[in-house]
Amino acid sequence: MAATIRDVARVAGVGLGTVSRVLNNSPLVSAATRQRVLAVMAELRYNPSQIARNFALGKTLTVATIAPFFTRPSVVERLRGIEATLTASGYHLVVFNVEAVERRDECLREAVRNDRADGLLLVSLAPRPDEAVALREAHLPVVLIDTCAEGLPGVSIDDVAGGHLATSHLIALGHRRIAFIGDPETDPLTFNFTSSRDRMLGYQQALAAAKLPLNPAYERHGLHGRYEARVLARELLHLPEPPTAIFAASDTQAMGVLEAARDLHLPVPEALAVVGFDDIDIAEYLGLTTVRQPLFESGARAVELLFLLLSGAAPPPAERLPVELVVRRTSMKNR
Amino acid sequence: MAATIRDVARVAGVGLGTVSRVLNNSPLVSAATRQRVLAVMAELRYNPSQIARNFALGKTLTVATIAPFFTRPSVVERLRGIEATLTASGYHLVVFNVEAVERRDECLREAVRNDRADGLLLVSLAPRPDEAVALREAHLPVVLIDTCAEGLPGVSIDDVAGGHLATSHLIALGHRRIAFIGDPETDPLTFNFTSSRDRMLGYQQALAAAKLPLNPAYERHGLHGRYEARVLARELLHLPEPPTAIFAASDTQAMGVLEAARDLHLPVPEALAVVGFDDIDIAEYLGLTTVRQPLFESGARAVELLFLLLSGAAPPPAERLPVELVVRRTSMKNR
DNA sequence: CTGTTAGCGCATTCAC
DNA sequence: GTGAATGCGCTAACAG
Repeated sequence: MAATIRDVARVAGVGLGTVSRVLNNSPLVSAATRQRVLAVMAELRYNPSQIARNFALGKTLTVATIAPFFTRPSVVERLRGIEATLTASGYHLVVFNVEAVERRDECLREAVRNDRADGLLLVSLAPRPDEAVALREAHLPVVLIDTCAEGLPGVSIDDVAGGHLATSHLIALGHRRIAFIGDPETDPLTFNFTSSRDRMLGYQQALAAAKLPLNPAYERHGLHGRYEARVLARELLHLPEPPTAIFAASDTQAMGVLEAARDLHLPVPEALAVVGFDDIDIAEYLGLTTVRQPLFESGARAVELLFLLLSGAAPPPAERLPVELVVRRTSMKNR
Repeated sequence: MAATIRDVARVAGVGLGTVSRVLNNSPLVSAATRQRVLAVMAELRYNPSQIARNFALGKTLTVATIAPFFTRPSVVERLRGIEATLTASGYHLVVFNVEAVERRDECLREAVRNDRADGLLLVSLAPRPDEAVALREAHLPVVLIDTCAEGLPGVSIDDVAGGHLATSHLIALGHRRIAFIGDPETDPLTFNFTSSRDRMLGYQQALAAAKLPLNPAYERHGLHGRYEARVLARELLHLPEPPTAIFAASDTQAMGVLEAARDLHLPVPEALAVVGFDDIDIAEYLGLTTVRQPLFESGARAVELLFLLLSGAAPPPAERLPVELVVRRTSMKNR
């Protein structure tokens, strides 16, 4: 059916190897024969079989990405960065969306068992120690995004600093009763994924630095989602001494807080200041003050690190991207 | 390094074919030998080379998806449906995000040229006639999502009916000056992608059915985006006789309309009713009345159709999923 | 039931 | 520079 390298060789009256060399732009071909081969290729409408090529090379020119919750806007933005950088280099991106623990484990197992990808990108999700050794043994290069793990290259941010930034901003505005809403302390899905915890750490450190008391009742944890955060925020706002400001570990959760404020007819920022994290697309629309992190860039940079690994380089150290406070309406000065 | 099927055969003292049969769960193997082979496979920590398997089979167990604008929430939701259905069948999903025309063309060309995917899914993006024949010649099965094209299977919705639904709702609320904001009439990126146009058609039909005049000044088109829609909406609201209701061809654009209303201090829905389209995640948060379409299901169903094609079935006819009006705050009765 | 054989399409040695 | 030979790891068709 489709023409093969052999057909081209026969018609062009040259050897197999020569056609292969032309394909790979080898300099070991005279201009004349190259032209002839090229002409025959065009004539026969030959196109090389990628899958045979992969087989012979032992490479797939594909990298797999495992990410929890496609739908999370921050993850999507990272994927955008990954896709753009990958396809710019002729690589393909295969994606796995894990929304349950079983899938998480299965995807990781599959990734090491299979050789269908040359490298692996893990978004907001760290391998367990046993998974890490499996990865190493399978010689499957991995780069982490938005997480850290002993000895594995990755690109993340300083979540502690980010939490500190957000909280000191609220303190500077005169708030003294500042609450925190974040993810559950442990989550089997995103093993060792400490973003939320670190942001809380930054929150606590900022309070301590300002000699403000740490009120455990002001620290709430729930599944990452608007609805869950809304419930938690409502609880906070019903406290005998409710917070005047809430720092949420993500913009999604901050949206839940805004909903709660609306439920209780609390004007924002007058009665309640709100700060989120990530600066997802919608944050600007909502006028949400937030801590911006370079999402697209994190994906792009991770791919670059992976390419380094694929080229045989030693595992580069983990990198940190900068964060930045973006002040908007939900935390305007008002007191 | 890694054990191959040959090693297993040697150690187990059987032939190559037998090992292969065990791998493929062929019934033509005695229980005894199967056990033995299985044991040796475990002992040698053998795992089959997918890439060699693909090569021998001439299949990749991979389907490619080309979609414009990952970041569009409706597209992401469709991708979720695609991914879930695909990986449930052991297929891999490789994604291409096209945000520019050149990339669009290149991706499609690459898809037919390469044999790196067994099938192709096109989201919100129809092949041009020449591309369609190239697809056919390459024997690359395609399923369209959110679009239609002559003779190609696809899953979409009745956009005209959706536009009609939204507009009649506004008419029933007593509105008589109803404007429309949609995508540009032609877009090289999403060739033949008529969603927005069809929704406008439904809008026009609903107006005509109610004997309401069609005011060309009330029909605006701009690039699909919040900001662009915001500008258009502002123009509309500055008209000598501004509309009292705006139907936007997507929720994203409806958000722009809401922003414009906020800019002009127009209370919604009292001074301006707004209806969107898609019912993306954020719509509920915004209290946005919208036309819901089954986004996740559209992806899932498209994959099912593609599987049909891959199994050698004749191209199934295009399918339409139902739409449904979801009334929320932005179009509450108020007059 | 099982072992053997012949490719799948290409890259990569080698000789010439 | 170029052609011929070998093998990547597996499936499938064949003979036993």
